[in-house]
Amino acid sequence: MQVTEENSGADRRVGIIETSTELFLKNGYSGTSMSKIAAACGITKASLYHHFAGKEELFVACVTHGYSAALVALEEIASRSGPTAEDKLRAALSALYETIISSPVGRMSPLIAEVSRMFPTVARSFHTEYIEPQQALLWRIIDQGVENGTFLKVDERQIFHLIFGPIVMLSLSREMFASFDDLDTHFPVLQLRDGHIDAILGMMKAKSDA
Amino acid sequence: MQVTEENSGADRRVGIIETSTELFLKNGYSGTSMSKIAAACGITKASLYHHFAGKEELFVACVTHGYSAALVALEEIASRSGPTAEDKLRAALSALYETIISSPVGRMSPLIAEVSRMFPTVARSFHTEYIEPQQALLWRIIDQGVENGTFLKVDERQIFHLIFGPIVMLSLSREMFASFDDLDTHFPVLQLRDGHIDAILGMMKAKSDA
DNA sequence: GTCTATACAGTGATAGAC
DNA sequence: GTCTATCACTGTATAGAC
Repeated sequence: MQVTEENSGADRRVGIIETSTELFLKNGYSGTSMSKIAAACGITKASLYHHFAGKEELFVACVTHGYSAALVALEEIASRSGPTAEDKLRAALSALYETIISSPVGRMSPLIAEVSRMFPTVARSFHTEYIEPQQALLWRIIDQGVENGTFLKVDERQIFHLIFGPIVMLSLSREMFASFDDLDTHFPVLQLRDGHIDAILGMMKAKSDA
Repeated sequence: MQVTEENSGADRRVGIIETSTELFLKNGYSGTSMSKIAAACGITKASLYHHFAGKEELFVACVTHGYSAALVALEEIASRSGPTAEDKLRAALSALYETIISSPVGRMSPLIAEVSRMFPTVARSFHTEYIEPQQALLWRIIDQGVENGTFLKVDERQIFHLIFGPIVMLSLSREMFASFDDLDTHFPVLQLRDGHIDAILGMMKAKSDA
């Protein structure tokens, strides 16, 4: 980050969080040492430990830092009063792709998986503070459509399985095969996204034929 | 593994691979040191390095070791001549769930993601030696159904996005939230699997309504 | 709040005797 | 093939001066 302006207190914390988020994304959790983080921030390790009690706490701060933006975006969509339930669901799914593929939180998902195995605390907080609220917001939109008669009645866990699965895998794939030079050929975001959204909506509106 | 019988040469290698696979699954890649592996195998580090040139090579051996069983299972299904394309696809998808959720290879997917970021070589070999053959086999089944007239014509990448997404995410979720005591409530394999398979087949057989 | 200096456990990996 | 012993290094984390 490099200290170029007068930034003190909380600003410094945010700076550290953003810098270390980049490093975590680039080199993984274990691949990112406190020394490297300190160096990238232009301070020493000791100073870094003054701001964060340890590596685990710093990582949690990085993840948490990204929650809010993603959740408020979804919240905003869920609260719109103009559009139909279908349009809102489409917008919500697009937002999920945007979040998981492009934002730091989303791109960190493979990392969060890695760290969650080591620290169950991280797993629990990630689930209750991010996944559950996110699914609750999405469910509000779906449920509204169901009561509307727009959507078929569906099982909650089942539909989330089908919605989040492809999104998460795409994010995971793009991270793990980031070294491929034909990455976008193998994993074209927009194309896969649009097909997925159409499939989901096709399913939710389909007349039962079984 | 502990040496209880006369096992020499290649047997010893396999023993090490199986032991270290367990450790990798339990503690992650960075969380598993060569010392711990050696100790668990009842040998010293130096002996371990006699069998494997390094940690990375050992890990690749673990992953590769699991390929074959999974691929031959799928190969067997694709080559059946009796059942309809639909039944074969159902069997193949069930097998994929079985592989990814229960077998070491599948359960290692979060790990493979972690290691692939660090070693592009691993990413490349995993893709060409496992993912591509697997998708080719699955495509053979689908394509047969399409020529049959059983299935609609679908885009290859698109359908793989919808098929593998939920499976991979389920595997990832179950690993990262393994510490939850209500794991099976949140992520019930059989139920999610059956719903997913029905959804895929419903989609592939659906009359176009768009 | 930041620094210098350091403690100290653990890492992957190797040399050379048996 | 396995051992003992050791390498050079990095990891997280802390003490205490400024």
